[in-house]
Amino acid sequence: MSVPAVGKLQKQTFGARIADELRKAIFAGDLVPGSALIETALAEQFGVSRGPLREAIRQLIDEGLLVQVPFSGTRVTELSEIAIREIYSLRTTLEIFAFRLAWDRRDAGFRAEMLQRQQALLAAIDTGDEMECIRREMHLHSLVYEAADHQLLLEIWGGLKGRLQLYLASNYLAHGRHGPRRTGHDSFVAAALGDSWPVMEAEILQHMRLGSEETERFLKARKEKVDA
Amino acid sequence: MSVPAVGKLQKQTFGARIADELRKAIFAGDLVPGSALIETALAEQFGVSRGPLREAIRQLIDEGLLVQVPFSGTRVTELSEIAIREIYSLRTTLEIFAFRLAWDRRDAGFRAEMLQRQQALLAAIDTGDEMECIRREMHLHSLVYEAADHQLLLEIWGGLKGRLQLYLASNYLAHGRHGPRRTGHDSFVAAALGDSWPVMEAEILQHMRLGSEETERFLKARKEKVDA
DNA sequence: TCGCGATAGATTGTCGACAATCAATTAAAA
DNA sequence: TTTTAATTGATTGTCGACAATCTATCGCGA
Repeated sequence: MSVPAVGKLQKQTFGARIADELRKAIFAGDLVPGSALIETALAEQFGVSRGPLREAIRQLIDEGLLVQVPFSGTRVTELSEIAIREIYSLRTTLEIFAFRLAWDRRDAGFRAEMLQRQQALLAAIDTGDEMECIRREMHLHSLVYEAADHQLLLEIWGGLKGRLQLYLASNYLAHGRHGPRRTGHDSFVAAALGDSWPVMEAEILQHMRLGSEETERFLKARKEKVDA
Repeated sequence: MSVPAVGKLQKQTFGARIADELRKAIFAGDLVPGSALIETALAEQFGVSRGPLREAIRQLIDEGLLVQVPFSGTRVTELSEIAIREIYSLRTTLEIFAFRLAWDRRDAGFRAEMLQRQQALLAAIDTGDEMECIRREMHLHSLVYEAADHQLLLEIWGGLKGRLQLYLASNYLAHGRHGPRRTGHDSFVAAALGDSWPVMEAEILQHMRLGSEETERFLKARKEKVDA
């Protein structure tokens, strides 16, 4: 993603590449939550057979971006209020766990990388590109998971990140979600680079609570709009 | 699994059924960690085409039971000491989280179910069927995740459980792992049905520490045997 | 004898077509 | 009018064959 990673250029299968394309399409809003994916159409669109496409679909299912019922079809995962709450509650637990692992592992490289990702986020906020903001925000939070040196945790965060990004992106597309507050991430980064663990833990709890509440507000607004 | 679940009898695809068979084969030791799976052979063995079989393989990859490198092949996941440590550390975090969610939700049904699963485990210990013991132990610990009413957590526990079961089963097959200690689970159940949250939290930490240490001992023993 | 490149066999990735299943529509009956 | 059954169209599940790729073996040269 961000690291050059010399050995990165291994032979990639069609399915993996198509999965990337589909993921981008979902995050970009070309595929709105609830819409159905038809294999034949997508296969022709991507210029491949249904085999690789099916594999790509399977991969996105595991990432929680798609849901499938046998013999019926595949759809983009729908938003639900309890799902949001589950994501944020679990993310709170995991992010505290990640910070505990990474806490004594923070070095100059960690601090530099965190500041750089924060700068990238702030730059995106200035341009007003909301989608880029979401990506940068995810990227910023990813750092601690990468620094925790815990493969399994990183893998699970990947799944969570995908779901979260889907929700944030679709919420923005649906009702122009207001982007991440500048000050909110300032305090987060400050705590992450500081020396007080209790402050960091409190910051995570606060950060997650704000995110959860904000998202739930939009979901309720959408619900009322649908009911009306 | 344990609940009758009226609507459970939905049309099942070949891939899903084959995935179940493969999972059983792995847990039973018919497919030892590190061994390669050849698609054509397995497809013929199961009497299906390579399509559904590929889908089954993909599913087990997501569960962490298989690893695949493109154009090279698929193998049963190998054990590694750090992987074990990661599983136990993450499981500790998640199980504490699950208990916190389920703590005030425990009712008569919960207590009855837990006692029943404990009885089933004890019965399995008496028969000496180690594989059954492992399944029963997993089933016992699954209860709190089911009671937490958290879909995402339950899903992630499913993945963790699979990996854990793979490790326990292969360890037993490799060097006759000594089964779960009777007293260990007695104290676990007692704490889970008790009224003291600090006691429960300490019990989880202790339980995980014991399991982790025991497994690592066997891994080190195997390593020394291999080196010799 | 050791290292290196070509070759052969096996295995995976991909494709197009066919069969099974589902959802919506139409028509018939109560 | 409402409910139910049959039908049709579309979509997914499955299959067998072909092409791309890898791994191991063999032969050649140093």
